[in-house]
Amino acid sequence: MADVTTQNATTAPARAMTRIQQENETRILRAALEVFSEKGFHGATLDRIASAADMSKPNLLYYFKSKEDIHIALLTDLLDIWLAPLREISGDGPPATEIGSYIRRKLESSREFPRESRLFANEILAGAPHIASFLQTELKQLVDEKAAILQGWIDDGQLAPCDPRHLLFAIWSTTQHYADFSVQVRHVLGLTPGDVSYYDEAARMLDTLFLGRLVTPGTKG
Amino acid sequence: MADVTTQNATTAPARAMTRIQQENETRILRAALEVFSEKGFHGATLDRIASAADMSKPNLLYYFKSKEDIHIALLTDLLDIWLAPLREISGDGPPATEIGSYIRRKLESSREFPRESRLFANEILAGAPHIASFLQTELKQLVDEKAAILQGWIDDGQLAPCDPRHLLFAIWSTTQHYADFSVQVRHVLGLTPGDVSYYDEAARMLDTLFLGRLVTPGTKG
DNA sequence: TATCATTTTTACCGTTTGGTCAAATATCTT
DNA sequence: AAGATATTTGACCAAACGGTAAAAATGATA
Repeated sequence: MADVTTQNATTAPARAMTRIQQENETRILRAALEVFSEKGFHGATLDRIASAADMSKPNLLYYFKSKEDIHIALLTDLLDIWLAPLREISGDGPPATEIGSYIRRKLESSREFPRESRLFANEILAGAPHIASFLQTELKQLVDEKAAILQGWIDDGQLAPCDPRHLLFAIWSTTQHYADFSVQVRHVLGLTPGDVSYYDEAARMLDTLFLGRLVTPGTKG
Repeated sequence: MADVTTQNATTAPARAMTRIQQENETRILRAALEVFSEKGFHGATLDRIASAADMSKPNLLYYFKSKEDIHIALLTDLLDIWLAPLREISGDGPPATEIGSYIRRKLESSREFPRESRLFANEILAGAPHIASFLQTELKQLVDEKAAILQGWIDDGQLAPCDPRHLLFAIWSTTQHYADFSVQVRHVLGLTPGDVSYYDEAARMLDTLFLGRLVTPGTKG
């Protein structure tokens, strides 16, 4: 199985891209993102992607030598988007500030890049065939690094005792849910297909959940 | 697009199932669940399903007249599993108890039925083509009903002000994440493929998050 | 055991799919 | 304008796919 990390491993001469080349590659990637994120890898066909890119199939294959190549190119771009909010976490501010802004960045990422989020979800659901090594190395390393910061806050008594990595999981899942399960969210809320107005309420909910206190104490039993 | 709710709409005479029929249908459904949940609808092939069921493809099609029929049968079974934990929520106990046990049921459901959870996730990601009407009617109705209970607690001051439906989203996403994104969870935690030992720590995390207080107050600023 | 219904298999079909190839066209450079 | 290079296209292909038909084999029943 081809891996994302093996990309550009060649030491090709690599002429500079022409204008047409650049334009068409972006057109293809944009079209492919649309189709892949909606249909999944196997549900997407080159004909659909080509048609979405307003291009013939052989012409599409002139720029990317295979369907998998397009998919890998998309995943590669995606990983930066996915990691960016996490990278910004620092131990400088107080936990409430740092965690709160991380959640806001992650939620904003869901709103701005729902297709990328669904592409990622599809890849993980499929067993992460292309990004397994990324998850094991780059992501794991970054998570361990940021988890250490959170652990510091726990040791300080600024954060409740917990496995900080699971706290990150909780942030990932709740924020990505609004992109990946947007169809369900909309149906349950009774909204129309394109409507993304739920993001404001989502932000409030996550603020309460992660930074406030959900259940009022003293009312138990 | 065939819908889950249109199943069994026929008024067929419907002879009683033979022993072989029952056995083979369960074998097929079990095999199909394995393949569909891992590969998605389009990634799954009848040959794979048949081979996983240790059966020839035409024989498989003797029991289910199409690939989509198998898929719909699985989704139908799935919806009960998915709804069961939610149905049990009642306004009898205190919020901490009710919410806590709902989370435990949901998390247990992820541990016990990860394939079903991934099948559901795949369906939603694909735009919920088969269960759209279920989401809009049955699920929406149940959510509204349970949200009213939560709203009661908010009005009582037992629960922080929030849209209760988004609280449910948060519970769904965090608990299902451990089934749907298990590959990522394992890679990040450095666990081996089959390992599900992370569920204990997950339960603790979700308890702290939903029932406790994550960020210690008074340390802000 | 003879009969009938159920189950299974073999051989096959039409379509879709990812991908190729060579020829045609457009673009860039001098 | 001419030649070289880059781009685009139509025709095509082999494999994989979902599904069918009919005969063969098995099971139940009397």
